[in-house]
Amino acid sequence: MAGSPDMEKLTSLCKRRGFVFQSSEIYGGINGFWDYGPLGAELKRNIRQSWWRDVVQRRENVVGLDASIIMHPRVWEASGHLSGFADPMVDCRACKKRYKADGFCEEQGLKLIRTDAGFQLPPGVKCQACGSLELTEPRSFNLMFKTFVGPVQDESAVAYLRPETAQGIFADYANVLATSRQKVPFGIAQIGKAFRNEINPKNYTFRSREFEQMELEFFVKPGTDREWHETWVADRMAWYAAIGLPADSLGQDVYAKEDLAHYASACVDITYRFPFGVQELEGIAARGCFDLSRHQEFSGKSMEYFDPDTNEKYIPHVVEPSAGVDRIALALLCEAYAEEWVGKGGESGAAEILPAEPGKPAPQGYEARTVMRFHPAMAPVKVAVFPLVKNKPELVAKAREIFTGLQRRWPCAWDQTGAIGRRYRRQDEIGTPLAVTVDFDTLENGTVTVRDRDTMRQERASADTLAETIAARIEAGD
RNA sequence: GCGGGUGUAGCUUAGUGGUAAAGCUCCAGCCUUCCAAGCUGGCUACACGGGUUCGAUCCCCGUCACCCGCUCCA
Repeated sequence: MAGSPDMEKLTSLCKRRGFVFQSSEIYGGINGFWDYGPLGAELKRNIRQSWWRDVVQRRENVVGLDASIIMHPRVWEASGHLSGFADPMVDCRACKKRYKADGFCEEQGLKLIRTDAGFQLPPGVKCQACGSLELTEPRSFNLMFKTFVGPVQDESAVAYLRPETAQGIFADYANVLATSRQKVPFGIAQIGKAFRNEINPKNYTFRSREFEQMELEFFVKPGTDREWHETWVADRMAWYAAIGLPADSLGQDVYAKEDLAHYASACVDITYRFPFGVQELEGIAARGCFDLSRHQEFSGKSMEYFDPDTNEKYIPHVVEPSAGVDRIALALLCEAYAEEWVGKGGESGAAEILPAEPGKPAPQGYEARTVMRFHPAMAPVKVAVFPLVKNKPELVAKAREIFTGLQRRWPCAWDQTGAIGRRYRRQDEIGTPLAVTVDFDTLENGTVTVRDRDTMRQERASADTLAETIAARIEAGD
């Protein structure tokens, strides 16, 4: 397996080929926001589609939901985000350290003073690192984006952009239960945008202020939390393998008991070894009945479930696999990126391929190529179609015919520009797994060449059954 | 939010107090019977806003963005 790519090379390729652009770039950009270009949009679509198939479509006991981004503000009181997101912080002016104000005071045997206007430090607190008394006033960092519903911008109209999709699921839990003929255990899944006013967005698209989540709330009978949690960790790990993230680049970060939220019984982060460090792709938490209980308390509506098998009533417990689409997209981009040295002058498809050594030029007789080795299911473009040369109308016509046929089934690329080798390399750089070339033999015997991105080998296939040939190559295991 | 660095074409870089160069990419044409070939032509840039100056891409100030470190990350 290739080592971690240089992030600068990766971000440059993403820009150059249309995977990722900086948001509002023509105005100088805006910190923490990113756009996905034509190829990035396809990549994300593939991620979502694969997740939805794996988590919803193939399971009888999981159903989908598409809740609104802006919800009643009481939702965020119930969920704890309104208070929990507003931790007051203090900075030391002398040594620039930052602390959470309450814990900081407590550790010095003092108590943070709550006022009408906010918070005040008790006299005598000092910086734990340098001992300075030069501290800023406590400042709240509420990570929720605030907005106003309707034309009047006063306190009664305040609403928030959701900081997670999960609460939409909890808020609609009773509706879904009443309409979907589901019984515990069952799940509700949702994909959508979420917004967090991160203090410090960084690592390219990894920590953004607007991002997309794929969340499942899986409701289970109390007492079965643990086994379901284990099941979901295993299922989710299998999915990451299926979309092309190898086991040796993935990890699990199992939370120690004392690091768990008070209501949670287990939490595992699925991590990926990014070039900038091992970071979380997905968190899978067993959250007990915390969320539904809170919504029952705050809304006054019952969240109890009547179990017809045992004639019991209970508030279901929940296991929550929560994944970030953008983080997965970034992991796929990092994993796919490869630089290679390709032997020159080999007869078609016989070229020797070596992994490039970082920072070194290709040796004599070799030339460099950059290739995105996406899993075929994740590749933004599945097939490219070329006429061998463009100045022979009958080749172009035949290739066009094949292209428009394949387009009905897959995202395809057409390219008749320049030499054939250049066109292959172009497709390599965006990770297109297969390239079909129409040549003079096609006109004679109805066969085309099918060239493989990874091996650069080509074989001849019948144009009549081309779709089946391609399907067998790129949809295996789908 | 703090400290440091950076900002010239789609990308990578050069350069200058008198508005700018190259390679690659991209586009068009010619040519081309399978791996970034060749020829011709073309598009495109000094992050933004002020200031100093006869004149600023270059000097100064501010802003924005990106990178590194700190901090934060329910």
